[in-house]
Formats: sequence, structure tokens, C-alpha cells
Amino acid sequence: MKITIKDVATEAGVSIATVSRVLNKKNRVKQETKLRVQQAIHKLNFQPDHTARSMIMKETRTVGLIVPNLSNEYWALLAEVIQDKLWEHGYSLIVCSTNKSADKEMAFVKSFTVRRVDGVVFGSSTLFGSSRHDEQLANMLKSLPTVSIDPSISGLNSVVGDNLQGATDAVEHLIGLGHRRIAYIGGPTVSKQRELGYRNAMMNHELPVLEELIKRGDDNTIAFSSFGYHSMLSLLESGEKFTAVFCGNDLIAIGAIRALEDRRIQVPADISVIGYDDINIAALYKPSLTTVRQPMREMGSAAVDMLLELIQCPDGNNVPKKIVYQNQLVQRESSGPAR
Amino acid sequence: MKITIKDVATEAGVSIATVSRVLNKKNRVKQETKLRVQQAIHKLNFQPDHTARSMIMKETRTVGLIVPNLSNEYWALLAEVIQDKLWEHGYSLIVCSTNKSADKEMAFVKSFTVRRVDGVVFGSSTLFGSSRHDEQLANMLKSLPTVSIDPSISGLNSVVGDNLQGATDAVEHLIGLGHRRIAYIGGPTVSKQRELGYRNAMMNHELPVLEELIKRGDDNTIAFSSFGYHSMLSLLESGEKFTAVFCGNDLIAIGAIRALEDRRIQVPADISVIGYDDINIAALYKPSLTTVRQPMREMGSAAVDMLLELIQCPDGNNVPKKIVYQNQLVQRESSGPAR
DNA sequence: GTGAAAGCGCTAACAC
DNA sequence: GTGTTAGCGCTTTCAC
Repeated sequence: MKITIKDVATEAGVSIATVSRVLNKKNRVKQETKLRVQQAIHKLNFQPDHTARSMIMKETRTVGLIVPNLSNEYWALLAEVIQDKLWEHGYSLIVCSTNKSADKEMAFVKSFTVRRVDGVVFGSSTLFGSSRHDEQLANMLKSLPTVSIDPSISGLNSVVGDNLQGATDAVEHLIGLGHRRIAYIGGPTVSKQRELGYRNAMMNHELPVLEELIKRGDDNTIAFSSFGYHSMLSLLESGEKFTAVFCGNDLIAIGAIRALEDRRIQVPADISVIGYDDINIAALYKPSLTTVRQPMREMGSAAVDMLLELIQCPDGNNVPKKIVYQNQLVQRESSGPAR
Repeated sequence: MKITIKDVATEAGVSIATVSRVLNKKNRVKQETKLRVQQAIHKLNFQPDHTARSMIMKETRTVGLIVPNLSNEYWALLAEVIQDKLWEHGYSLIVCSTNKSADKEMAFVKSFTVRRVDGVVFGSSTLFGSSRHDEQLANMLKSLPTVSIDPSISGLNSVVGDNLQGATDAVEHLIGLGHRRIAYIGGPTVSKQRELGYRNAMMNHELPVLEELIKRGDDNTIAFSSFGYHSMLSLLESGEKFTAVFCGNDLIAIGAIRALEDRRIQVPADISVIGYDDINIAALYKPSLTTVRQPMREMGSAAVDMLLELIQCPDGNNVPKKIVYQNQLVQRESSGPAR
């Protein structure tokens, strides 16, 4: 049988109200009774029921997190940072990974409302369109204190990385190195902003954007690295000339490099390759990857700050904010001067 | 104002009990009233309060997970698998990462009891000794339906990988390739079983275990890859001869390979390297890593099965079980015949 | 300072 | 079939 506040009250010879008072250290209790109660608590090893408390206080001290998956380092790190910071403020984190299923996404949010979480952090790479489904999801999200990471959903607070700028910088770095024919391998579920950055840089320098040099793919189930591998192969086989390739993320870049090596093409001597995200392995890979860093720790931390503020003053001004983090080019071995 | 069961009852012109009945589809309700209630629920967009329900039902449909960290692919994958499977059974997952802090570990478990989670999955690489602290932790864990992953704590159900056997196989593979002087780089927080496997294989073949060829390290804060890098450097500088090295995990192996490459030593032509875990990058790395695979998906899935059983029949036979998964050697490019 | 009592939103007897 | 009522374990007025 679980120990309740009643047992403690009996043990200490006081009323449950008094026990509650020492538990919440709000109203002052006579030092002597307080001590008696504390002893009783200790003796019975009483743990106040969080569930009952939640019901009255109308707060669960729980927040929900939605991410596409955890096997992606990017999201795993985010989850870790968020959990860590939330914990410092007394909150627990329910983590949900969608595996890119829109249905699950919806079901998770629904479960968050039912569970009365105090807030939610929404990270998702499913492209937010204006479909019936997305609209419905956005509405559910809006009824909860929510901050969105990465997709910036109109009407919601969000923290995002400047993918457009990061991608532009990456491609301009390539152009600065003398490259003119630059390919782009985007991959499924990669931010459209990155492709846009590629186009932006090319246009800025009046370089033609050749659709033959662009690979996108839409198969969610394929691993990024193998997508990169096969895209590179098909690029090579197309016969189109190019001296550099900008990839939608690091895993794609690694796959692409593998394909080049298999064909005895040197990186960066023959072809330069750039990735995105700066995952752990980027610095360790051989050749180490030139890439663009998303400041995940900062983004996660900022998201928590925003969320906590939303939770604490629900009536605060509700003009949605967006925090945009700069993405930084990290030059390493995989990019070099054009032949 | 939140919509409650009362509002629905009023709207539908029935009592709250009837609403509850259609909600729980237990006792049968007249088709007609049921319809009226459902319409009211829909119209008011009523979401039954999970918190209130939990209090009565004495179950929160929540389980807690403790892992050292999420930035480690190994644990991230585990968390993902567990969350996924739990969700299918209607449970949510609270994820906590300890960053190897014993204090946090304890605090998390305490919060789990307070939050009345229905069960906990405990994964931790902190070596379980018999210290005062560990004993206390084990006791708290035992008061909850718990299954432990990796450390097998006496008195708890657990699912583990056979690190001893996996490591033995790896080193015997090296020995089979003609290697005689084999080094071991263990790293902080790496399962002791792996070192034991190394020693086991050496002994099986009557090969001397040279302490000079063993690197362990105890600095929790250092990244595995850089630990591998520096350990390899120090091994090289020690002047001791060796033709192969078995590493405590893949990241350490990658660090070690980087060090060898920096010294213009070829892998595997000059020195063979083996890792452990078979993380994603292992197959992608150049050279691809010979390693030992821990079947994380299976382990996570088994843990959930065990936990669910524990939760569903708390009075079941309580002889703790342990499921041991074989670890499989995966031969790739980084190991080859001894010179 | 402290206790009695009224709920929080729901489920589960127990009547009718 | 459906309504009434008594809680679940706590916090919080409101008296004293």
C-alpha cells in the first residue's frame, strides 16, 4: 500500500493540511510541528503523488518533444540538450519520434493535450505545406504553449538555423575556390532552404543552374549515405561535367565521397565535396568534411528559454517570435581549388 | 476554460457516468444515447484528462528511461526503439540522460517514483559496484517494475549483450589472422567485459597479455575518438611492437586509425584495428571498420516486452530473468593478416 | 499556526 | 441502461 499524506498526518499527529504546508514550504508552520512532520515523512518514506498534485495545480511539469527520429545525431543531440535544461527547471521530457509519419505526429500532439503537458517542442523535417493535415496539426499546436524547431510554422514561436545563408556561404566558398560547375545532392526531407541557398549563390555569381546537376530524391526510407552514394554515381554516369558538389547533409556527403573513391576520383583534388550539419563524424572522416555547422546546443537551449517563458506567462504578448541562428561554414579537407 | 466530462454530460443531457461509460466502452450504453454523447464530445472537442484518470486507475501509462546520454548513437537508437514499441501499447516515454552523473541518476529514479511511472528501463554505463550509492539506487529501482539494459543488476530483470563473447571473438579473429602482439584500448566507461574478452582470447591461445599494450583512461569528459587518437599515439611512442589493436568501441577505433594515418601507418596493411558496436559510420568509414555488432533493436524490443509483462502481472513470479544477446563479429576492411 | 472541508476531473460501485 | 455518490491524493480557502 502506498503511503499517502494522510498516513503522514496521522503519524505526526497533525492534519493533512499541515503536512501539505510543510511540503510546499509556503505558509509558515511552527518550527516544532514542522520537524515532527518531516520526521514522519522520512520515517514512512513518503513521496507526494505528483499526479494528484498536477490535477489541482493545473500543471504537470512535463513537456513533450516531437522529432523525426533519434538515430539522427542532429535530433538526438537536440533532445539531450532540451531534456537537460528542462530538468534544471523541474520539468520532465516525453520524447516522441515520428519516423516521418504524419499520422503519428498528429497522434503524439493529441496525446500531449490529453496528458496536459505544459508545453511542447516541435521539431520535424516533414515539409510544412498548407495541406488539410498540416493546418489541423498547426491548430492543435497553437492551442498548447509550443515552440517549433527548424520548420518555422506561422503563428508559432520558433527557433531555426539560417539554412539559406549557410548554404549560400558554402556554395560561394566553392565558387571562390574557382569552381563553376557545381552539383547539388539534396536528399529526401532535407530543408528546401539549402537548395535555395545553392541557387542563390549560383545566381549571385551569374552561374547557370543546370537541372541535370541537381539530385533530390523523395524516398523517405532510404538512408542518407546510400542516397548520396547512388546520386553521385548517377551524376557521374550522366556524363555532365562538374568539379564540386554541395550536399544536403553530412551523411549524404559521406556517401558521395565513397562513390567517388570507388571510381578512383580524388577528393578534393578532382572533385570537392561539402556537407551540412557538422555531425561528429565530419571532423573524423577521411578526408575531413568541409561543412556548415548548425548550432544545435544553442538552438535547443533557446527553445527551452522561449518555452519556459510561454508557460510562465501564458497571457504575455502573443506575437510569435522567431530566433534565427547563423550557420557557420567549417572549412576542412574535402574542399579545395578547382582543377 | 477546459472542457470537462461535466460539460459533455450537460450538453448531451446525460449524467457524467454515462459519458464515462461511452469513453471507456466498457458497460454498454444504449446506441442512441451513445451517439448523443459522442456528438457532444465532438462538438465541444472534449479531451478526457489523463491526469485525473491516472489517479483513479493507479497507472500513468508512462515509463521512464535512463541513459548515460543521447549523443551516443547506441543509446539514441535504443531510446527510439523503446519509445516506438511502447507507443504501440499506449505508453509514453520520459527520457532522462545522466551524462554519467550518479547524482542525476538517483534524482531521475526518485522523480520516476514521484511521478508514478508504471515502469522504468535503466541503461547506464556507470559501472555498478557495491558502493553505498549503488546499493541505494538498486533498491529504489527494485521498488519499481524495472528492466535494466546492459549492466545486469542483481535482483533486476535485464537484457544484455554478450560483451565477453563478442570481444573474445574479435580478438580470436585477430589471432586467427596471425597477430600475436595485440593491443587493447578501452576508454572510460567501456564495458569491462570487453577487456575481459581480450584477456580471455589471449589466454586461450597462450599469448602474453602485456600491460604496456593496454590503455584504459578514466576521464569521462573526453570524447571517445580523441581518447582513441591519443592512446594510439602513446602506444606508438612507447616503442612496444604490436600489429593489431582491439578497441572498446567504434569511435575509439576511428580515433586510433586517424592517429595511425597521421603517422603514415597503413590500416590494415601495417596494423589491424577492430572496434565495437557497429555504429552507422563503421560501414561508411574509410577503411570500413571490422567491429562487433550489438543487436540494439532486438535488445530494446526485448526490454519492452519484459517490462510490459512486469507491469501487467506485478504479482507474477518474481525470479529476475536475464536475456543475453549474442554479439556478432562483422568483418570489414580494417582488419587483415599480420605482416 | 492549524484543522475542517471543498474541490480538481475522472472511474466505479451501487441503486433504481 | 442510466443516475447518484463516494472517493483517488492532494492543495487551498476559510474558520478558529
